[in-house]
Amino acid sequence: MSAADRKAPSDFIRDIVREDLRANKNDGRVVTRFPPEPNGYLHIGHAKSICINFGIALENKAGVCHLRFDDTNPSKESTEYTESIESDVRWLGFDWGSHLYYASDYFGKLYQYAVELIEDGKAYVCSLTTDEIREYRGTLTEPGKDSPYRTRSIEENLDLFERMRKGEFKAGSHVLRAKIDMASPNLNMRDPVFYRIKHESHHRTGDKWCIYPMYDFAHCLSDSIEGITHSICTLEFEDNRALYDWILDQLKVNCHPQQIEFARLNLSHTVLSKRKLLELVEGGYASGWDDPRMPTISGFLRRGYTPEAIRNFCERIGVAKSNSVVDIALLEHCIRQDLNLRAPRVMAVLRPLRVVIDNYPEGKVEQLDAENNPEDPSMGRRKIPFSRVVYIEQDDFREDPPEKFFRLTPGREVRLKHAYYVKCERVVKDKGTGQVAEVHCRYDPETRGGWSQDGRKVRGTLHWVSATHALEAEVRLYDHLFTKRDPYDVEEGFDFKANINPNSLEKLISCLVEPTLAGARPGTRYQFLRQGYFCVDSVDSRDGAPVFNRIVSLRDSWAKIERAQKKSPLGQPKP
RNA sequence: UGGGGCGUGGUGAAGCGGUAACACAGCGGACUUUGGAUCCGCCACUCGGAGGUUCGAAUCCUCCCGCCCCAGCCA
Repeated sequence: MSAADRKAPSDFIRDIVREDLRANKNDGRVVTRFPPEPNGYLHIGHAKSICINFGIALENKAGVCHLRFDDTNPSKESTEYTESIESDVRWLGFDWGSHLYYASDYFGKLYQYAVELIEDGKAYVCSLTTDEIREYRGTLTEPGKDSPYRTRSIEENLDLFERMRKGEFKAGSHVLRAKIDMASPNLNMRDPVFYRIKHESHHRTGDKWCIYPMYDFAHCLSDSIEGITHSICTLEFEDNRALYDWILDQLKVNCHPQQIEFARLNLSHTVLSKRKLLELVEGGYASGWDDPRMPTISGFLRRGYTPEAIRNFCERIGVAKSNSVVDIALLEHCIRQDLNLRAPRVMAVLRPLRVVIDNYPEGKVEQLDAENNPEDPSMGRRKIPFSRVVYIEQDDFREDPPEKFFRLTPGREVRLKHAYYVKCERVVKDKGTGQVAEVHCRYDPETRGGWSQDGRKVRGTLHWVSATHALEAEVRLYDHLFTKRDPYDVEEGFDFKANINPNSLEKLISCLVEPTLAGARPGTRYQFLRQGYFCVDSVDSRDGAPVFNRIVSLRDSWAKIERAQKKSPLGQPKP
């Protein structure tokens, strides 16, 4: 609705799907899946995968996308995570219908498949220690060597595997391994481990199992069981594809999905790895997974991003196989584009400067008419109170204005948005600090609404709030989590945390917002005129004490001019 | 001197033998009761490099260079 409809996305994966459909490869079916491990919160990298998998399903008449939890490692997983993942995927706007699955649902079947492999002499119980297995694996350039247990008889393997399942052995004493090729140049094929012993409760199967399948064994078979046609994953699994195919070939299953890999998303000025994000949370650098600065789905939600903007972003970054880093400016562009059309405009003064309009009658109040969104007249109009004392932004007044500054300055006339032209007559300074404490103006009663009768123009239009009517609010300004485009670009001996932006959060506690914001519901988004888009924080807001999160600032060409002036001495104000 | 991938403008990305889309960023300008939005222009004689095939190559071939992934009983 917000963003104009674009042509359907096209990329190499969709090309494959289209070609398979044309060749009737899967009887016209298109079944994809989004398979997160419930060991953390989803971030925008997952959103890319979600948009690809659910997107492809949605684009095809017979398309379906499953949500499957890849919960094969009980030590790291919990229902807290499955719940957050479900809610995040839903928030993004996708629906898996009845297709919610868990790899743990297949533990019984998977066990049977493993037995089948043993019976065929294609898997064996290995009793080497972890260290020994590593040593026997060889290196990138040297072949591995066979485990001494590789020649155990089928009967012994069957017996041992069953006893592993029954809990007769302690963790680490045995594993089930595929019998493939210890000299394979692909390390994944050097007799990979399929099952390990873990005497740990699983968040869904409890203590029913004490052996758990590894990713490589569980994933391809879960895909096969579910009738997945296209198993789309990220690039680091390219080498695992040979194993994926090997397992399905050995077991002669009737569904053999095609694994296709794409490059994972990297975003500038942030990190996108569950481990690193966890580190930020645990180290107190972020207040939680839903800290508005976090690149998590829950972080974006709390910050005020819309699902539409995130989906649009995921569509615009494309799908390819080269490692790349998308500039976070594109994400910011997407949310601005969306909110420009949908967010009602209001006035809020973040750093107030008192302005007294000397010729405006004391005690008089006018209700002025204001449009809610110039982009969309259907959003209506509202009344805002105006009185003798108003507050404007400190930045909107300069006693000694630099070049190209056309806001308020002594002797200059500007417009108060929707109100009147005012002209600065004098300033009152704080005796102690010498700072401007108050600005005195005269208004022109003939300019009500902000239009002059005589056609004279002003360069500046300022937002303001009426002193006696404004509401106090806390506003939180966010900046990038990291100062560098690449957080990993650090000096020898430091890690990514050395690049954390110390100013990524600025809390302003005495902001003044127009009274129409009284009772603003958590999660509501506004454009604070001339400043940016803001969202009522859903965690810290209280009745009568709203907290606003800045989602993203407006583009600020004055800031650019100012920056350029600082760089070039020629642009300095004239004495 | 193991294997698997990838190299197109600042960034992402099309292109699939016929003479470099699009988007973000940036830079100009118009317009403007948001220095917002909108509009209009500019921004790769060249596709990691070198050879070769061809009337014609980012696209095909050869060699070279660079970057990423793999040595978890993680996923």
